[in-house]
Amino acid sequence: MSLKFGILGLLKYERMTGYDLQKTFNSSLQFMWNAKGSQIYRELKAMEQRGLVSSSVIEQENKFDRKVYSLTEQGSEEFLSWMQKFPQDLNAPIRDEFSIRVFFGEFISNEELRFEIIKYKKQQEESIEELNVIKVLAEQDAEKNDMEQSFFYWLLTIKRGIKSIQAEIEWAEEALDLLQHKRG
Amino acid sequence: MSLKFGILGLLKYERMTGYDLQKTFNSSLQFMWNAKGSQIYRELKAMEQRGLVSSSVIEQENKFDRKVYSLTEQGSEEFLSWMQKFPQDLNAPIRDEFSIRVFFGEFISNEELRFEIIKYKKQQEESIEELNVIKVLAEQDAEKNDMEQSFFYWLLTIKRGIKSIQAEIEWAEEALDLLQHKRG
DNA sequence: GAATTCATGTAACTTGTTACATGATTTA
DNA sequence: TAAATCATGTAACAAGTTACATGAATTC
Repeated sequence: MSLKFGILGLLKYERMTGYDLQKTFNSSLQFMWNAKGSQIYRELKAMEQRGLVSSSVIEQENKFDRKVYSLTEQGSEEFLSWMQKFPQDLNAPIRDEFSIRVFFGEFISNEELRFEIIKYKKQQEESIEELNVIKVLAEQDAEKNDMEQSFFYWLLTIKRGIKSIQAEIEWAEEALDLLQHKRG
Repeated sequence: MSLKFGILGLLKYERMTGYDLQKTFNSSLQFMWNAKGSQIYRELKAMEQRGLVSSSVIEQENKFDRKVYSLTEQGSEEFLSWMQKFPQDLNAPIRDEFSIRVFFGEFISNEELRFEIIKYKKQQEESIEELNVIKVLAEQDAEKNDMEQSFFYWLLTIKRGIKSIQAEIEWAEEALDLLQHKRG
């Protein structure tokens, strides 16, 4: 897919600036999708030309202008029809650098590999903590707003994230154990 | 990273044609890295220009020629130095379409979402079976050749693949349960 | 006063996909 | 003899990254 549908979906909740989208992708959605500003603004521009979104400049007191994007009817339709058509092959295209490096593990020393896996494991543990922060954020949002619906689905994806990271941690432990007792 | 290092690493084991690389990426390595022929041949061309690989045409009886690539000294060095430098951030750049779709789950019906998650779960189950086939393949290779070393690391990555897919299946079950008892 | 965040972009480049083209060899 | 696999590419496009540029507002 492309960033496009992520943007379309977020704008379905509320109008936002490019910067807001950027913040959303790189904080609360960071564990499933991220994007650089340069890509977001470029995409937004293309989407506006195609009539999927429209922008209006909002003047603010003591602050400078914000270019706020909202969904057009057409954009909303395109998003909804995309949601109706889940792709046949749902497997994320895997392009997993860490796996490739482990696969070529014989070209570095046992100690070096173990060091890298330990580092990896620590990072995964940090990721789980970050995800828990996001989880709290989601729960707070749910209390404040009338967003119980989105909250539920957001939580589903957070749970998925946590489960998959836990699997990584378990694997790392097993791998470290195997490497430690390996000889040759 | 780029395809480049995957190619470099495979050529470190043995000389291969573009087609061989394609087969390897899309069978035994398919769960961690894949690539289309068009990309592989393009990459190979660029790598040859940069002196990382060299090609020679091998004539065969009753078959047409094969353009076989092998690592140059320079290519080998570049690969080894890449192996020495694991990136700081080892998290794969997540761009997870399935999660995004679940996240926007409120825009389709409960039944539709459940249907998609069931489909997803089945696919993951098939993936595990495929991975088990690859596992058997790896074990056979290890017996035939003197490749115990690569076999060990290959198996490490296969185990990682299986663990992570199992986590997906568990999540799917939990999600289905939550969706079934959800109301609103 | 310095650093960070807010805010919006452009340009060049890299990586990956899709569609197309060609043609021999092997297998069902 | 039809389909699949072997084998090698080109061209155009889509998606993502890096580097750069600008400057106001806010926080330390």
